[in-house]
Amino acid sequence: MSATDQKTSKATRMSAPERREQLLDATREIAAERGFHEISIDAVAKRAGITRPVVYGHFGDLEGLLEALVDREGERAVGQLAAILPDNFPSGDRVESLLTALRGYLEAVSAEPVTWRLVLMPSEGAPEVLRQRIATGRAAVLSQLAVAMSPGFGPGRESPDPELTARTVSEYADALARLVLTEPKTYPVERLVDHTRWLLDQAG
Amino acid sequence: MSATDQKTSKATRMSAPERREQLLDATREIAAERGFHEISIDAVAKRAGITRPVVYGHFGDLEGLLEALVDREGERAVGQLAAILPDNFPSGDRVESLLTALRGYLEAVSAEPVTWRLVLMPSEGAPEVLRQRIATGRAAVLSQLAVAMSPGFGPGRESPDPELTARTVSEYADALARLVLTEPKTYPVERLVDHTRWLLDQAG
DNA sequence: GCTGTAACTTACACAACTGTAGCATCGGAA
DNA sequence: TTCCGATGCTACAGTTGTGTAAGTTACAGC
Repeated sequence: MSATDQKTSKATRMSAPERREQLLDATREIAAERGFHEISIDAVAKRAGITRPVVYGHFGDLEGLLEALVDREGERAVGQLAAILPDNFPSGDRVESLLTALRGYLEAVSAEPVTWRLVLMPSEGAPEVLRQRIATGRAAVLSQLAVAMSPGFGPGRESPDPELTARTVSEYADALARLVLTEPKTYPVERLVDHTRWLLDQAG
Repeated sequence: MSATDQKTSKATRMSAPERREQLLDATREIAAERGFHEISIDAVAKRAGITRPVVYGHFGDLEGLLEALVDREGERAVGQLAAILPDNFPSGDRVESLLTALRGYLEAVSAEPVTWRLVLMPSEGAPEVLRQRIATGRAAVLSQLAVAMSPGFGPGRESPDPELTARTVSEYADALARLVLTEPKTYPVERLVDHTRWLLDQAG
């Protein structure tokens, strides 16, 4: 057992839903601390302080476990995004609307780093299920962004390639989000927002 | 043996340097096709059509193998970059200099996708050695970029946060490079360069 | 043609993880 | 109080990968 394994001292008996949540928490923690490729039925069971058959009972196999995790975390992430993004664009000052959306995004990431790490830094160890879900979510955001971006920098200054513009903007936001995840001290949200404001001012 | 394993029909005897190169090639192919986390002494040996002790003889263990791979590929990548980036900035038109550097980068990535995939999409399965090397290389590029970017968009329009600007530019270039890797048909180099030119024109 | 060395193989011991079968026990409801 | 179903455990068999020791084979140089 490695030093990072934590284990409740006594195997407390739980109801099925409780145990399920606890196991998903344990799985998420392992993914956050050591990466997806370190998730195993064995590691999850040890971390939760129970034995493997319990995990098999709840999720069938590793794929089932990962799928359940992706479901739960995906729902959380999408929920946060939905509360932030919709219809922030049309109202009032264009630049400030964009910045507000960006700030909302970065603050969501900052508030739930573990959840968002799964989305923003899934990498190769991740299950196929996660990749697909992320791809779907990203496509939705992109199509929305493409519409929002279509006015470009004003009349006569529309982007000649709106699709790529949307993609670029999305990548930019994700890059900032990754900075929030990896170096929050160096790059607090306000610093990133301020810099983006300057960037937009240069073009506006 | 999985369907993707290829194996030379007869175990041809090779000189040590030849075998070494062949094993590194096999390792690189596995990383490219299935990801770093799928690399194992066993898989490499099978792919090369020989037995495991041969691999152990050359590289000691998995870490040694990965280190050797990172050495070889890293050297290739750095070599390509060095031939492209240095002192492209000061000469002539600012925007065109930047675009030339970007085009060089994207074409290098396009020409050696497997090598660059290791650098641009290393993700979590990757060995610590790779991460460190990438971090070092990136820091070098960043410091160079920070200097090059310091004039910003001209007198009186310097970036208030040059470090973050450099970082942003670097992330932008890497994002485009990833597009070249993942969707080369949709995003040919010229399309990306053209869009960047438009972006810079908006600000310039 | 011999021979010695480098290249390669077979074979074994070991470790981590998967998945399942059967048994033990807790705790709420009759 | 008793019972029974849900909860959890022990134990076992199988798989895949690691790492090494000892033996075999090809072939370059004499």
